Amino acid sequence: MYELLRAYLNKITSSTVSDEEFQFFEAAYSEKKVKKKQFLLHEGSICRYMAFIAKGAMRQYTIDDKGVEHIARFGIEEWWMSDRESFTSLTPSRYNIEAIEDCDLLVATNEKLILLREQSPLFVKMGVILDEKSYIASQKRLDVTISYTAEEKVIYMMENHPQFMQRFPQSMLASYLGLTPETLSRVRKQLLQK
Amino acid sequence: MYELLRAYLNKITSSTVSDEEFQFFEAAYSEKKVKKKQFLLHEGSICRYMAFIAKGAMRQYTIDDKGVEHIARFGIEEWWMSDRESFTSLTPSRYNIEAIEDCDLLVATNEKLILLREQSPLFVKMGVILDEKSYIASQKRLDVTISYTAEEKVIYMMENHPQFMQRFPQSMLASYLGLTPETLSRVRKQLLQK
DNA sequence: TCTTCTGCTTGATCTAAATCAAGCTGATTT
DNA sequence: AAATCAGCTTGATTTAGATCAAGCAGAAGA
Repeated sequence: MYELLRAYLNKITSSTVSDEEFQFFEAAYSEKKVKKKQFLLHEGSICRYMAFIAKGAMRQYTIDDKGVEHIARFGIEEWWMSDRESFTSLTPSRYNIEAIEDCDLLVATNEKLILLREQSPLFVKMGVILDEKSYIASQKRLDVTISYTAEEKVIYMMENHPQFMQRFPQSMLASYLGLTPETLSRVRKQLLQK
Repeated sequence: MYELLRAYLNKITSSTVSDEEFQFFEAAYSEKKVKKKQFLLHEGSICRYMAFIAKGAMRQYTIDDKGVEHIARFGIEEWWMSDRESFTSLTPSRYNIEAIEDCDLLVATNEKLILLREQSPLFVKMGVILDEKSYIASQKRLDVTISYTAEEKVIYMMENHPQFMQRFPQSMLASYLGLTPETLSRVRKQLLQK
């Protein structure tokens, strides 16, 4: 499991982590399994973990006043799941993080990461790269959400995240795109006929 | 002008920057004025500057295939303007950054910031805090965009960014919220009558 | 001062997507 | 094997907000 993290680290930082440096990662992260329909984080509690998905699929979502779920993000292999705000500032989270499939995770607490940040320059580098990536991704998603029609949204999803289309139920995909399940179903049908 | 940056730095990092350390900032940043309707960045060119707004107001936007403008963000005093992606990876930007009022900026190039990052731990700390803030803000904006009605969006804007409501034209505020100017106008009227 | 813009408002109409409502199919339970 | 259930599809209807179109007021320029 740690080998997956190691390969990921090398890939994302375009470097090769030494055995010595990677030992700090092994000390910081521990293995955790979360079964389907179980939660890594519940709304109202503090997010204790920054989790690397070695295997499985998860979603992060809020529930609004009207009881409607809004999916903030999906995660599959090689993605990170956490509520950064809650995790670093130790405030109660408004998110839920739920396993959609049985998951194998590598998790670290905030204290461990503070230490790791001092021990490993590569960890710091990875952090900067990930922050940037996620910022750019959320800008792009905003753009899609604001300016695309239902059909364009679905096409965007199929082209950019085909893995998601296969692994998450339609109702969740719809919520992620800001559509109703009915609309998503109709749009897909239309697209298949083309 | 540098004093504004200094005060901002102290505030955001909850620290007091020493004279010695702040000298590195003075070396990295230079003053730049951009007049109303002029551009700090044009679509297709590389974003050379990370700019701190000492005075004025700006907007960052894209133009889509249909010629419609989409506002990614607004900036006023104490905000940063840049296309992070273009700035760090030296790739052509898809954004325009335009002054809405005459602006006084403090700008730094990427090379200067790489140096500053080595010289000033406080600069690094600020970077981490800003990344986190902007990530959280864009998550929240996404949530608002996906799940709020036109009226709720306007209320959100009035409560959370009243400064924007006063300084930017309605047409731009509408674009920022993903509404048409007509709808924004109608919603405002309705809200005022309450 | 007059006139041309530019931005905002208001009204009428239209439409994309939501909502409401059934029915279908395959999985899970008993 | 029957029964319950969850997820998806399909159809009918409604609606929020877009689009189209006209008019108005203050700013900017001649």
